[in-house]
Amino acid sequence: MSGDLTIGDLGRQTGCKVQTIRYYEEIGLMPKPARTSGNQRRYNPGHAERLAFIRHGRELGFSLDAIRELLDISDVPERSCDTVDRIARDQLEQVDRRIRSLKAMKGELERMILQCRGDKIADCRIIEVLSDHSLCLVEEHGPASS
Amino acid sequence: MSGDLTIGDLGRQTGCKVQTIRYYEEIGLMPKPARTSGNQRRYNPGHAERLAFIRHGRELGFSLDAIRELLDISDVPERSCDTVDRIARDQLEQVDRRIRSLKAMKGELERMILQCRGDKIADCRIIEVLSDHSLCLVEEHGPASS
DNA sequence: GATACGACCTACAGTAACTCTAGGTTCAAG
DNA sequence: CTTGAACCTAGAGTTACTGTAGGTCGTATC
Repeated sequence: MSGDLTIGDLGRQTGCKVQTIRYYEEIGLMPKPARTSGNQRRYNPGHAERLAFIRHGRELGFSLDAIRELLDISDVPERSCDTVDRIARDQLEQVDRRIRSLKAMKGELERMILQCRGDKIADCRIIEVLSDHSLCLVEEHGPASS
Repeated sequence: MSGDLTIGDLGRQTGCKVQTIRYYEEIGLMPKPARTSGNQRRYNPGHAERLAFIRHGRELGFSLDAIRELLDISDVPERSCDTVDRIARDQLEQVDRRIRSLKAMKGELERMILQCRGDKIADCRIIEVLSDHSLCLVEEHGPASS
């Protein structure tokens, strides 16, 4: 076929490393593609779409397990949308939490850089800020938080 | 001494799992503490401070390597503050990038949830949104991005 | 002093999600 | 037909932990 892609082509198209594609195949996230007589993988646009889905999901912070769930659902499209909704909501909650944490981090880092104006560590409060929790704006310091 | 802490005490104080403390010792991030005659670890407030520093750094998104660098610097306080400043600036940049990505993610997830109002996948655009990059707001889809 | 029992000990395997290496084969251009 | 990039497999390495198994210690209670 004219539309056949090598694994390298697929990688370039999706911004995914070749080894990662083989890894996804190994763990059953990508289907086994056709092979040439010389045993090289040949992909079609369907594979590219699926891989784009996976990479996109990863960039959105979904775990491979969540992505697998989503792919399973989309392979059986007659099922309820509830699962998808639940996964998206779970993810949204996590994303929100991460944003809040990162904003606090950002504030601290900016404060550190501002305070790090002296030439010696003795004048620099970055270490102090990092060890002293009371000076810190980051919440969620409880035990066993992710 | 009266101020001695067991590894469990230290863990509770810093919100860090006991195994994680032992792991930090193993990789040389935490110094080997004193032991009782029965071979149990006993920590002092200095250890608690150092561990707080490490945990706090981790929560701020620093890698263990970056934290190790910071600790090394703070162990030799007469050195220039430039290194600390550089690390903090690097980190700030990364944090900023993560925040931007996460905000885009959040927007997409919210859009997904809104659009996921039908009962069947056929009516739900979440899969479509996830596979189609052009519908997406997340930037940084280039190859080899972290 | 004996006995529980939770907290501690070591050593090692397992986790996620890749990433890299070695050593060999294939494909396509010149 | 040769060359060299891209492909192949198998397996080890990475980060930052987390969990398990099998045994020991410390202390509160009887």
